[in-house]
Amino acid sequence: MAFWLVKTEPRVYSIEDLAKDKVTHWEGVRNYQARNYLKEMVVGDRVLIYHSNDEQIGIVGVAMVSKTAYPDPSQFDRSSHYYDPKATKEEPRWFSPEIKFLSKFKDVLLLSTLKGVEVLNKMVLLQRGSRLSVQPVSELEFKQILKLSEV
DNA sequence: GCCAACGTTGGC
DNA sequence: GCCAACGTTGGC
Repeated sequence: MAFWLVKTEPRVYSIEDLAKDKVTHWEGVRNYQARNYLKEMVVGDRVLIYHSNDEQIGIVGVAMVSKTAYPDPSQFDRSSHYYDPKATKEEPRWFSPEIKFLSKFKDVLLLSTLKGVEVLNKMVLLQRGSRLSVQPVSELEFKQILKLSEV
């Protein structure tokens, strides 16, 4: 089983939305490196949900990959904000998996808290200038994050 | 293939 | 709102 972290702006789509929807198609990622990680996701992988651009920035809960990546339909949708004129049905550019809500942390595990945890200082999230919206997380990091969320 | 200009992300 | 750090685009 692999572990990941995905960023979302809660004003666009929050952990509360995911809890309500139970399952969602993780669409709209338009960065090649992030897309490649999305394609690597396997059913059962755990996914940390991260809220960016908000009053409380940090990790907010856990989801699970429930379906491997397939072409992101929004790339073909002219009315979508995520429409990509260069993508075709024959050669889609963007892929996304389906993820399922597992749990929401009692409190947001703040970015500022994560920064102070020695074990986590190799996290992609904490690397200088990292804007990657889909990132791999090590098992050790994942376990440490769950532990920190149980306070 | 280079690189300047431009657009986006995201913390502060 | 600012701005650093990227990523992408497109002319050459």
